[in-house]
Amino acid sequence: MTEREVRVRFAPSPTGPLHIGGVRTALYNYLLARKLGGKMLLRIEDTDQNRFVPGAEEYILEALAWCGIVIDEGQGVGGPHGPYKQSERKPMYKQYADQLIADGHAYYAFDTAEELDAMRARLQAAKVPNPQYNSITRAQMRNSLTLPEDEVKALLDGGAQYVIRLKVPRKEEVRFQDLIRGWVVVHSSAIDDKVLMKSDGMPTYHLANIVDDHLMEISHVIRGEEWLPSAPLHVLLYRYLGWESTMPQFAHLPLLLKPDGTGKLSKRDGDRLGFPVFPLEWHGTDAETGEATISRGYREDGYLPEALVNFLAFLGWNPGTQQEIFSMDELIQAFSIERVSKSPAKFDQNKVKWFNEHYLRAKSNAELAPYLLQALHEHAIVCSQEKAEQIVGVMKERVSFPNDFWQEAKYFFQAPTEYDETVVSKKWNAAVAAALTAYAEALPTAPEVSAEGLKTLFNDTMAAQGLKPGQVLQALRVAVTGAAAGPDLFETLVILGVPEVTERLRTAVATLPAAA
RNA sequence: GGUCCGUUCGUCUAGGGGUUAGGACAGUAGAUUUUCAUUCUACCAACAGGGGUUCGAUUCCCCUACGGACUACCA
Repeated sequence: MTEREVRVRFAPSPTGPLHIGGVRTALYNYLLARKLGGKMLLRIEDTDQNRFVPGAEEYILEALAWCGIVIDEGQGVGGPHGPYKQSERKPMYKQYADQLIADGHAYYAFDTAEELDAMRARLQAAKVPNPQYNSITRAQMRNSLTLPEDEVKALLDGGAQYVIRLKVPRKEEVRFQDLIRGWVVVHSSAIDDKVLMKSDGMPTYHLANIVDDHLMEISHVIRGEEWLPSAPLHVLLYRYLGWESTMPQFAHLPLLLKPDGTGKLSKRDGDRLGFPVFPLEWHGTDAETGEATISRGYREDGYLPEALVNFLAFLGWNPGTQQEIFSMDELIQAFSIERVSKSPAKFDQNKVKWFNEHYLRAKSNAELAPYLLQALHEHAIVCSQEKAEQIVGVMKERVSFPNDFWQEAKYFFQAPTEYDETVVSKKWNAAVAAALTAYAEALPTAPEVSAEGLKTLFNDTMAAQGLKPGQVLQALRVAVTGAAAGPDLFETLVILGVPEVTERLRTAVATLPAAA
């Protein structure tokens, strides 16, 4: 085969918010496309009108963009193979189903839902291990294989409801080579006569997927392992449609599992375990109660996209070196489908958090300041860019998320209303209060102060009071911030400014019990 | 039930016929720090079980167990 352009696609269904596993699938597609100099397509698979959820498509676009996954061609971008939404491609599929019928690889089936249920019930009663519409049972059903030709024609002409099913051969080994798993072999007897065209005239996933991948000249299909069982069916479809020579290469990704126990990571696990399973926050409605629900998102929880991407990339893949921190560009350079593992991975909250802390600390103060400024804005507090940068500068080593800045740095903007009890009871006494008063009075009035200067002054003042700095430091922190812990105290004082510090010291001395 | 896929520290994983089975996260301990955090150092901890093949198997093969996916006119 000649060198083919690499074209991969991410093809989600707009049935709700994009799951974090879907994000990883999209990411691997993207990495492979970029690595091999190919194209990344986005196709919306909305052939099931019943499951369509408004806003889901926009969500998918926004989530991918937030992660830095760039779509070269497809929904929201356009391109030469449009439209990229299957509902808009509806008229294109019928001819392929007709072709399959003409070639004897598919047939019309007129069975009602009740008849299908009855068939399954009958087979179940007869202890048939796997009740399905297949090469054996189709002989008992109402379809164009069993009905006389003129009756079929009459039904069709009379507008009877029908579906088109694939005529899967009785005995045949279907095999294909999976890029991750090697040869996968399935006997055709295990595959049922899948519906290709539904009675509403829409194709099912299987037909639409194969037709679109072929028409869009997809070279690699990278998708979740849940598709592995139907891959042989897809191979059959390519073959019967006469497209086997350009059939894409398959790669089925291992699943993402719940952090605890086992099983596929699901929407509910996030709520249960307290971490997001969606990239962005999602406002939906409960399917049963109809109540409005909010699902947490990584973005809103304060995760940086580069941290999420780095973490996700390593869930099921690794470069074979000891390096763990990778930018998107580095991932592209290092990625290879051969190094994707076969076994499923459990989602590890600690590891994502660690990645987030890493990327947070790697950011400049100027990049981080907006997060604090945003929170301040919400609390109607005015603050200069410069001061915000100073604060995030001393704070970024001690927080996990940008959202923590406000909570941790509150006291820079609000004088403490209460003081840490443990420190007060242990470290606060009349002598300390007096020493702090002395320090407050000794504080320079000049606007230019340095942490070093304040520290020296503190040490000198304490010496004059006959106290060791260590005896008073904690009390000073509590008096000024109310908290028992925080960044370097004298840096904190500098940011606060002398007038504010003086004021807070006076308040503390007046408020706190001078006993003991 | 059937078909298919999988199984190395608690977690993500490297490795691979002969290794002290390596790293990271988490955990623990210590150092640093005025405090907490950071940082640094150390420690803890794994080849699911049973059969083969082999001089030798965690690595190759088979079986078992366990886990998972699929089994719709859903994707």
